[in-house]
Amino acid sequence: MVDHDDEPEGLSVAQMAETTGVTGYTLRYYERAGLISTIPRTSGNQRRYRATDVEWVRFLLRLRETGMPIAQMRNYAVLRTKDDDSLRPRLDMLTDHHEALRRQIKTLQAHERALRSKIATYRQMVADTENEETADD
Amino acid sequence: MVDHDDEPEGLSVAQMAETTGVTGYTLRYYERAGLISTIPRTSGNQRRYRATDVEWVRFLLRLRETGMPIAQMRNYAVLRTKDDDSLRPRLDMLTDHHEALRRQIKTLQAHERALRSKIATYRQMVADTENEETADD
DNA sequence: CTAGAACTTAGAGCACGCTCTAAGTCCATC
DNA sequence: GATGGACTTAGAGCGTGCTCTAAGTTCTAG
Repeated sequence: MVDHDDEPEGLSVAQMAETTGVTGYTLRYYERAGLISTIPRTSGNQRRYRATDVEWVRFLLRLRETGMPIAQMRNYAVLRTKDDDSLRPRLDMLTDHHEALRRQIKTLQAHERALRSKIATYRQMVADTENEETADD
Repeated sequence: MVDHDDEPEGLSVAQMAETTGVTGYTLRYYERAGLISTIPRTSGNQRRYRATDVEWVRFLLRLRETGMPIAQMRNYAVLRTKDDDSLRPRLDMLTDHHEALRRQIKTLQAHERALRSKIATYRQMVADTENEETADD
């Protein structure tokens, strides 16, 4: 019986990978790259990810999926470690990224319309071709 | 006066780069990669891009900007060279890509909402912090 | 107490999409 | 007809973001 043993609780790398959908390689790479910091370790030096770490990685993945490069994510991550008076610059970064994301979506929507119209043209061409072929019967 | 000289008309690489917004390096790379084929050449072996080539490159850029990898663009480009009976597979590729694009936009829109809400939270936190500081006066 | 699966690190390797270099040719202008 | 800028090719190099390897340590189950 132990009053409290000092082993941190949380997810192992493999469990964290499973939970977040990235590989263990990537999780360790993100840590080396400065995107993730100070994951608690067991007495045997193994990582134990907490709930807050899961949330942070999920946020990183959101940034990644919206096209933010690693270097910029690191800037944000570094600000986060300086806590409170970095709120403003963090907000500014988020706002900038949000604006970029809105533009990105607008561009994709324009591409989607163009593609849709091209597909309509193609469908017509395919239909015409098939009609010609059947017309010979 | 010449009845017709056989020099093809059109844009040089530099002019094509200017027109499409990619570098000359990239245009030649796309040709090597099989995305662009049979650009007419002058008697001195220099490329002359026609209006249809401009259109094709613009379409390639649309595919690129919507996340299609080079290998897949090449597949499409190869089909195009086989002309008419490749209409169906080309239509299928376009349809698949269109569906992928729609999903991509949906995902980004979800990220946009999440980011917008996070920003709102941040704005509140920044406002609160600034109030505290001013409250001491 | 031991076998083997999972973990650790630093660093090498890889896939992608360009981007540039080198060495030589072409073309417009004086 | 010479000079300089744009062109040609094949192939090397680069930035990004992982992905894997090697060699060693830790954890878990029997």
